[in-house]
Amino acid sequence: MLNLSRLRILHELNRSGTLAEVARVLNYTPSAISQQLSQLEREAGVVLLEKAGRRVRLTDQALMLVQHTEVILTQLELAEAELSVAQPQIRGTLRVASFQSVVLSLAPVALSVLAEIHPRLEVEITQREVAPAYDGLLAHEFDLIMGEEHPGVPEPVRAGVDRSVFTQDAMLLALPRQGPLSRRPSVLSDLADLPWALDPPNSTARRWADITCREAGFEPRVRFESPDPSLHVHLVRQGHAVAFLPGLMGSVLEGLQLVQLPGNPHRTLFTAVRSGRATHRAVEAFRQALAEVAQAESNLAPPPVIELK
Amino acid sequence: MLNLSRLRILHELNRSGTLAEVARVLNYTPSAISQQLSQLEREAGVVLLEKAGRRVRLTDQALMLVQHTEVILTQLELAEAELSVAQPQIRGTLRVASFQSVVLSLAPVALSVLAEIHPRLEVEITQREVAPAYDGLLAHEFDLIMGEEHPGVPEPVRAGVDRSVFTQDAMLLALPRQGPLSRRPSVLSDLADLPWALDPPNSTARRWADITCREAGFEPRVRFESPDPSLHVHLVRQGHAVAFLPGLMGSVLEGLQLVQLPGNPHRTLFTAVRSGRATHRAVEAFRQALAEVAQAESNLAPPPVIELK
DNA sequence: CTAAAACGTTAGCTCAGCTGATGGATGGTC
DNA sequence: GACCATCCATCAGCTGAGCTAACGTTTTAG
Repeated sequence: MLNLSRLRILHELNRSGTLAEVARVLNYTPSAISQQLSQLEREAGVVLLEKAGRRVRLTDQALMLVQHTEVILTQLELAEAELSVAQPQIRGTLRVASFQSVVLSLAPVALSVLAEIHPRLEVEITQREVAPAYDGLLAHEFDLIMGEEHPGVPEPVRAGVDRSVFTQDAMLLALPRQGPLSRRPSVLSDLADLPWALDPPNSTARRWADITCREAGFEPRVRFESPDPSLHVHLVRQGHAVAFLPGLMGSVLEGLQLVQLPGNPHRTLFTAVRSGRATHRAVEAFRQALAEVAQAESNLAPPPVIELK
Repeated sequence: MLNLSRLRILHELNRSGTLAEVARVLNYTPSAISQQLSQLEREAGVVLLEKAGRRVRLTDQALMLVQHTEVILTQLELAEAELSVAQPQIRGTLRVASFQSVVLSLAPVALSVLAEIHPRLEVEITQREVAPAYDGLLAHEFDLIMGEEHPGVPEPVRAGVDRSVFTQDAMLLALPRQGPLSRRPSVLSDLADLPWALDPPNSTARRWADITCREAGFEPRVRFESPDPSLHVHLVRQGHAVAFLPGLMGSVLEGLQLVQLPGNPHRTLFTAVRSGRATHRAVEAFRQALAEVAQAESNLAPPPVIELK
């Protein structure tokens, strides 16, 4: 009978591409991975790996095994989810990946709420941007990840993943209160000549920002590029740039001039789990806590004074 | 993540009923089984077993896990079957259970044929009657089992099992050539007063024998009761009884008076595997060899001289 | 009431599978 | 085209998961 933990290694190799990467993700040394795969190959009786330069390529038979392994792992997670329903209290460890703005705002509050209701549930938060978080989710590195989607920039939905939106978060324009960048714009193009703090290219946030400016009739002049929204906040506050910032950052935005964008665009915040886990009580509890906290937070947020046309 | 080998133990416990029996089937000591189940219970976080007298009872959660395990084990066997198609030659070990008459006749010939074509395939034959063979099949003790079905006594088809008929085998009446039991009957009831060698009650062969005699208008007088057809042959040859014997026994029947029964009834011989294994090349090869040997054998068999009405 | 059978626990051993070191092959960089 | 980082394979050696054996307790059959 084939050994499941070896099959899991093969499964992960199919995603990662190199033994070294598999070892990193599964917390082993490359040597252990290599030995386990050799053993699997011996047991299977067919060639599973072929050298391809300094990497390895999975053969058709190996890919077939990966398919079957996928089914088996999902079935195991279904069993675990069903078990969790029968457990007297929610317990265990939930490994979560989140991008920065949520780690800064909602995540810690949600954790406090959860700790109150479910003292036996441990939550571990790792900061990771959306794309690598997805990889980690499929590699079983995380149990749940956070994602964001901006208007006009849809995230592709991946197979075997259960997505659930927990809030809509207003995207605002932030300007300094003082200094040469301080203005009261009436349309967005009033800011066409100002320096911006924006996310790095290829991020969904940046693509949305580019589209938004382009629709207003200008290309933003990028002075600062960083995926870190708290850095953006700092730069705006110091009068070095203007920026798009999510309303969810809440009190961190105090002291900034906040402006509502035309059409009041929102980013969509969602959580994602492997589909087998969707009914796991720990997952359900975390999702609910997050939704509650997001609701409370958006009720608190002071509305921006200025509205753009 | 739940451990598959522990789940397999739980799965087998659901069939066997006692830890001791599981240990016997899986070739462990009861202590090992007990320890593994405790460990599984700890990992699952719910109660899986309850004491019920000196046995144990599976809880609802345990039964749920057994269901999931069933799916996983089938998926693994599907993977193995698919692998076997890619293997350059058929290899490995096929564990087979068969009832006596086939072990005496077809099985050894089929083994020789197989050994010729597939030198790397090892076949292990265990003698076991149909009902316990089915148990062993589901317990993964065997990969393939033989079964028989007599006219009017259908075997219930079990779930998750793939059945395939490999031959129809004529049921004959056997009498001694000499002695007081030697006769030339024209109808079956001519033998109503003779002593019989029959299978034990509750066996499908015996039920068929009872029905057959009853239709001929008499209850057989049972002098010898044994599941062993070669014993029946011996008893007939020595003039101690008459018996129903399968034509497949071939040359072993020489020296007996063989009589064709009215309507020329046949028993159906079939093989059965767990459904995931049905397309495994070793299974296919064995089934084909068996069908070929059965074909050859039935061509060889001398037809009985006398026919009953 | 005794014997047999079943489950549980503990102590101790064994081997599967891990780490770490070494070496050869490959591909990007200057 | 030389250099160096990176990747995979192999080997020696160690460690802990999981096994056996022995013993105790509970339950059922006769």
